[in-house]
Amino acid sequence: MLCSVSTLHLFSHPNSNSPTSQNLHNLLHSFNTPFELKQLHAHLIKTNTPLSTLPLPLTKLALVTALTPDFPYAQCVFKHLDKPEIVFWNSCLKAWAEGQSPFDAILLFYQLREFDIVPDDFTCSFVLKACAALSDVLNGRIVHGYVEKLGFRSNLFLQNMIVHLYASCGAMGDARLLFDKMSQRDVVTWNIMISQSVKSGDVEGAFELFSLMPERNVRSWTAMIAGYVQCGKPKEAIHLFMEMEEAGLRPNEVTVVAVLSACADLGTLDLGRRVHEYSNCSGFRGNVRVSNTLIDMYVKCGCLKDACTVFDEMEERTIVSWSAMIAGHAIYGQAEEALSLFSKMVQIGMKPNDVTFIGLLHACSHMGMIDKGREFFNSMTRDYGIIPRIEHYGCMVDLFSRAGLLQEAYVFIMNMPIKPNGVVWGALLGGCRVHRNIELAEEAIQHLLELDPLNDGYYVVLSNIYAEAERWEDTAKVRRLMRDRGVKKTPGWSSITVDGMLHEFAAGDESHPQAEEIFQMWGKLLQKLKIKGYVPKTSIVLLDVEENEKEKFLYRHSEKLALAFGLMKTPPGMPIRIMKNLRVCEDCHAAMKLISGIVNKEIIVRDRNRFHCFKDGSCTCNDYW
DNA sequence: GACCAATTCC
Repeated sequence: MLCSVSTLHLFSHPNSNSPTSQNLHNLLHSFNTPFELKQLHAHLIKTNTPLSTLPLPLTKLALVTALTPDFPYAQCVFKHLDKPEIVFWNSCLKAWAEGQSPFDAILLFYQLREFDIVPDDFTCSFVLKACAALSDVLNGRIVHGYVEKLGFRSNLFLQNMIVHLYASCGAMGDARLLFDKMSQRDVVTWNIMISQSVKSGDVEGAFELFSLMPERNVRSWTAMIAGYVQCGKPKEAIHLFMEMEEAGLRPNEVTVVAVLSACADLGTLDLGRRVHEYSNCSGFRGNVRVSNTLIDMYVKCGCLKDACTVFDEMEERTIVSWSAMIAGHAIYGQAEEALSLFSKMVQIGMKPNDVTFIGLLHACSHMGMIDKGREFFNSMTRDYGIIPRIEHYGCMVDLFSRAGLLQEAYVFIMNMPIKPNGVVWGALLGGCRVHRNIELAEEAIQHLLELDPLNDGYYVVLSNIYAEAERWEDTAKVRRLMRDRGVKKTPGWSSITVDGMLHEFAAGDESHPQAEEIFQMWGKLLQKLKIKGYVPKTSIVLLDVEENEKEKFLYRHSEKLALAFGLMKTPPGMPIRIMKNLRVCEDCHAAMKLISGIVNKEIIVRDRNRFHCFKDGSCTCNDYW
């Protein structure tokens, strides 16, 4: 403040009777408080300089003035300027609504009303923006009332903002009501309704709107495509993307991000690559979000190398880029790379966030690095002030359980400051299966059945545990429990893309047009496998049937069918990429290791948890999964 | 003198 006061003397400095515009500019930038503004004002009055000739940025003037506890004084200043007073208040509202203090914008709005300053349509738009930023539906309703009272009902901009405000605050009913009675709507109105319907979980409703709207722009398509991705329907998203291309619209960066996410979910590398090329041709190469999504897409499509290339070529990286790359290495079991990437990141001063640590903990648990995992878990709060989320606890329990530290895992759960969820108990249950601890498994399942009684996965693991112990009565009990509760086993499926076509296989699937050849192919493989010492792991078949019956069940597993088909269709030297919706089965894992050596081919399997890259008879997971 | 809708890592 002292600095500003002293710079005031510049005005009356003997050598500068009229200040140059440059130092006047500098001077004005140093005004930050109402007190300083009053000083300036006083000076201008004294020197008879009209306020309106000041090159002061409007927003700045408005901000400084509005901070005055002496509201009428500010008003009086604005009245001496050559523009309507409301313009200055609007600049102020805009700055606050879009900045860090939207609540002050709302307060100022009420103050204007108190001083009988009549808001115009712009005033309303900025206050609505402030309400939206705060998800403040209560004040939003009041402002909506003013919009009506002030006669702005035919202002489409404002109406759209109000629809958006209600919808984004979760008041979808109000949004819909307003939407229905609007006398005119434009494409923005429809787009708002589409994206907000998706957010409220109603994709069908969104698609209905999308179908009904009279004209669509790129944003309409993008909203719908992103909507499908968000609600776990990546196939529909890709389908719609194709239609969009056919309709002759050019996808923008956001469309590209949405489609790439769909490709990541489905593992459709072909389309992912094509969109990558399109993205480069369209000048999106420098777009950080696009690159981040590309990293994720390549990681989830089994091309860690391509993900690394994208990452390396990025000119600007955000924490999302680093986290995506760390998580990428983690699911391939490359813990060393994940950790060294983290060190580099910290070295250049990038601050990790909660997601970064989920990736790191994942890396540790996939490779059994218990001490490192503990270290990261402690460091995250101690060094970075990040409060662990349930996901972090889940990773820790997974880390301990997989490594066989079941007791430690149990104690860890008991000491958690937040209520353990299904993932946490599920991780313990998984460890109990690997390390054959029936007692603790039963404890875990008690909690799981309470938390998530309809999740079939837990029942299956428990019955696996009983089956491996040959406790058939208990296995039957679990299956009875499932039946009584109406829990259906999620059918396992595997998919593989050949010549751009996605082929899906369920267990024992005979519906494929080439089913017969596929089974023949498997028969041939089986012979070679047995020579190599393959013994079918029949204990994982949950049925109390004859051994040879069990084998038949094993041989019909979807990942084996997909693999046989892949071997028929993939040219030499080209890796086979298989996606599975559940975890890869133990028997299939053992078989694939051997097959990779027999056929001298790389087999990359994405399961629910991670990647397995089979090559020369072994898997990158080192059988630690 | 200015207002409306969307995107990435878990």
